Amino acid sequence: MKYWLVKSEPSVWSWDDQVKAGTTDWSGVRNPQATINMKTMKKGDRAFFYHSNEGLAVVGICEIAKEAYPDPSDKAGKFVQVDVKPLEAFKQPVTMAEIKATPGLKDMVLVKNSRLSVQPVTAAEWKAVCKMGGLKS
DNA sequence: GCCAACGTTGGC
DNA sequence: GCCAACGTTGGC
Repeated sequence: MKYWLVKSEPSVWSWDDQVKAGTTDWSGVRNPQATINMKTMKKGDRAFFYHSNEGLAVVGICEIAKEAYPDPSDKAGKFVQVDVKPLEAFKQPVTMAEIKATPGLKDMVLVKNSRLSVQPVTAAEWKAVCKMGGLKS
């Protein structure tokens, strides 16, 4: 199983929205590298749900419910989307500041390339962040 | 609100 | 196909 991190601005689409909506498509990604990452995702992979701009924290865990397929909002047909299903909310959000202050998490893509909206997360990073968020993993 | 980092666009 | 200019993202 692989681990990922997806980003959303809570003013546009928040974790609460995701929980209320249940399984939804993760559409609108228009970045080549993020697209490659989504194409690599397998059903059953896990992804952190991160709030950018406001909150600046990992707030919950999603499961990839459906592997990459064409994003209907992309007329050119170049970009893809996956389906995500909310699994579990963190007991406490893990903020960017905490991640930066934690040895071993400083190399997370979130820190290194904060603009990438769909990122890989290593197993070690996954475990550490889950623990900080109050979840077993 | 500012600005650094990154992507994209378009003239050549 | 290069690269300067511009636009966007997102942390601070």
